[in-house]
Amino acid sequence: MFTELILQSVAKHIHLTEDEQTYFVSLLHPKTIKRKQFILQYGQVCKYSTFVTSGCLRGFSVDENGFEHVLNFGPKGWWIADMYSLISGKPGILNIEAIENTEALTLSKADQEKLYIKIPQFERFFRIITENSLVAYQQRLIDNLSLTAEDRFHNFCKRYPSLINELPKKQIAAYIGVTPEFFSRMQHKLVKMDRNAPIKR
Amino acid sequence: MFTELILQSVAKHIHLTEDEQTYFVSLLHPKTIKRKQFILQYGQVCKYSTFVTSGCLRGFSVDENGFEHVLNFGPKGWWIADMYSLISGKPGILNIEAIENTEALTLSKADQEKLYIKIPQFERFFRIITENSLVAYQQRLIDNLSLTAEDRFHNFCKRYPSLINELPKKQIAAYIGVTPEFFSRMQHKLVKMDRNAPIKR
DNA sequence: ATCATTTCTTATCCTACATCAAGTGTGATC
DNA sequence: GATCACACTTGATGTAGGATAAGAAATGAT
Repeated sequence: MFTELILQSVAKHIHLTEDEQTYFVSLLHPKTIKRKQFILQYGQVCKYSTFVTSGCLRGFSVDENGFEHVLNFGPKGWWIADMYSLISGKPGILNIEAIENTEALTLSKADQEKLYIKIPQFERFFRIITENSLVAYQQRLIDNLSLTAEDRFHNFCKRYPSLINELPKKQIAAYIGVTPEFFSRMQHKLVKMDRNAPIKR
Repeated sequence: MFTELILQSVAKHIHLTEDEQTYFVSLLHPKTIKRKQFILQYGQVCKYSTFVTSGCLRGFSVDENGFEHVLNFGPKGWWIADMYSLISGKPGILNIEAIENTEALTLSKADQEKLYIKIPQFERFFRIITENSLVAYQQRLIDNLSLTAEDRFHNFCKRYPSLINELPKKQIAAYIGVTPEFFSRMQHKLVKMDRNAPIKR
């Protein structure tokens, strides 16, 4: 069943009755997103959170010079949204796009508020999710402030081992924070040093 | 009264009865922190959140080369903690130090859990606080990926106008993500360009 | 007041990364 | 199966910001 994964993920943090589960599921809307399709674009108001059940999304911003910077990937089992826009109700700056064909469940902001009222435990659930996410961003910020591109790449490999061979390299570069050109050179160097290089292809 | 500020801040997001307020306040412990004193150091487990009622704290990490990187400042009215350590219960990597003599209220993790049970609305309160914090880190990450040091400094000036003339410049540099030397050069340049330079002294 | 410590500045040289430019695959589309 | 669009590579050159060093100014301790 397509809600199995999300119920499992919820069950890790809070315990729901059958009825509560049914109510929760009733608020979710399945969504099919084709590769390269956007579910959110710069300037739009983000009206829902998205839980990925298969495939992968990416959230990124585009700077003044047209360069993309990847904020997060949303592989299977992850939530993704433009949090700034979602909580403020103002137009956001993020784009969210499918990297591959993706199946997801969406939960609108309005329904999320209803959920908080009807099943207050969800306040806890989303608090915990948000806390974990916060810690990840803090760590990434520290990494960006203190590590070289090479070390950041190693961290990326550790943190998202499943993504390394799925993702176009330029997306990894945009996550690490280097140009595709430099990323290419860096890999060349790593391959020379170590024949068990992380990326094949 | 020294709990006035924190109750105001709570009241912005949830509504408490008199009794609830009393219970909440009973869990808070006043703490006086002298300038340069640490309330948390690398390798320790963070056991409480700290709400600053006056003065200012800073959270920073120290990298392999001994350089400090400021993750956040905790001026009056802000919460600060090593979230990673606090939620995982594992030794953390952050240091938290008073930049000036500071008065604060602490809430232990154990008491925070009690609070969640006794007044579930606090799940909501901390969810919202955490969400806002998450958005700030996201934005800062984007800034670090897409802006020059100069632009990041401008953002810092906008976001923390009150801190600019309070803080040692090297701390601002460690927040922006540049060396004190480069920060100094940058300012020199800005002063030349604009006689209304943000920092005096 | 004086000495010590730390912060801030300035100058010179250096490097990790960007930019620009010109390629080579490789898969989609007609 | 030719063309187009992209992802990726490689090389030459440029630059934002780092490293090192050394002095000036501010702060703090005695």
